[in-house]
Amino acid sequence: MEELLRTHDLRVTRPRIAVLQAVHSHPHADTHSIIDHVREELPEVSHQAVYDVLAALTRAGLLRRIQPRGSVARYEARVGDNHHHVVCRTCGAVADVDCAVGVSPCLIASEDHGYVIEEAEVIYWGLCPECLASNPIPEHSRKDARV
Amino acid sequence: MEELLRTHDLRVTRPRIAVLQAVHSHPHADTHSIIDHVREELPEVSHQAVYDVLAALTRAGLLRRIQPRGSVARYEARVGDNHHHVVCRTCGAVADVDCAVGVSPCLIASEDHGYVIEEAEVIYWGLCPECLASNPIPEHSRKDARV
DNA sequence: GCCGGAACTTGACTGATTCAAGAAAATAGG
DNA sequence: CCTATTTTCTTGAATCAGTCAAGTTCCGGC
Repeated sequence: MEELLRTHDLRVTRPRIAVLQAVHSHPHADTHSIIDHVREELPEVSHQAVYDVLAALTRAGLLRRIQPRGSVARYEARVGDNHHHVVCRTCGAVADVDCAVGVSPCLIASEDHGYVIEEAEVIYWGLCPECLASNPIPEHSRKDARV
Repeated sequence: MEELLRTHDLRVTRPRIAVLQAVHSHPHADTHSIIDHVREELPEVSHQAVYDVLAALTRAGLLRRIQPRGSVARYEARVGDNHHHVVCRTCGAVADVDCAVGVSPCLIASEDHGYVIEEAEVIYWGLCPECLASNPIPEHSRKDARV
């Protein structure tokens, strides 16, 4: 982790190392969980420090911030491969989905309205295997799912 | 608008009509703008009423809620055609992009982890023509854009 | 080892959204 | 048309992720 920070011209501090480790070992964790995990290692870190670190590491390209609608911010350490996500409508679980194309933007917009498009972000919405098993949702009630 | 509400088994009220009109004439408006527009017509509506109405109409499928990361909730009246959005990284402007395929999910995830996928939501990130013209951003500073 | 600036701590604050209780108004039935 | 029933709206407070600001600590170059 230290190496990783140095190669990106970032100062090496305990909070940064702990945050990096937390995100690496808990992909898609939200900020609160990250704070909790970091505190297992470093009980005294302030939430503000974690917010700052997450912002700095995201800016440096070491982390990626994702935020499906209805969810708080989540972070992952898998960056640069332009992958996407599946999100469970019921429990909010997130899983990675590889991008078939690989390079950004991986999709071509049919009509770009003059926008210069750099990236296509894809979120698949559905049900995770657990929720499907525990609660076979009838067709008609799907719209009631939290959005 | 009244007709639209009745056919969806929704009670017809002034706030609902006003909200529907506001969203129809201002696609992609955020909740605050919608409240303002509604109050031009109905000066006394409470913000809570607008929140309730937006939620009810969204649940009924008359409106669609979108929320690109870093943005507050926005609503649009164009529903059911599975279209997507381009968002400007600089000013947050949103424009519609037709879906080339048309039916949900319009993309097939390469590996679904056992998820049942109902919908693919695509957000294209880039620069709108206005921001591009007023601020030709050099390649290296792109990452600093608000995310 | 010392200095300067980046990073962290503390504590207050913001702003979108939600909750809760009661008042008002919309449909169904008479 | 009139009342009952239920939904919707008003009012006002609360929540909670995230941000701001001032001061202290610590990293890394000299």
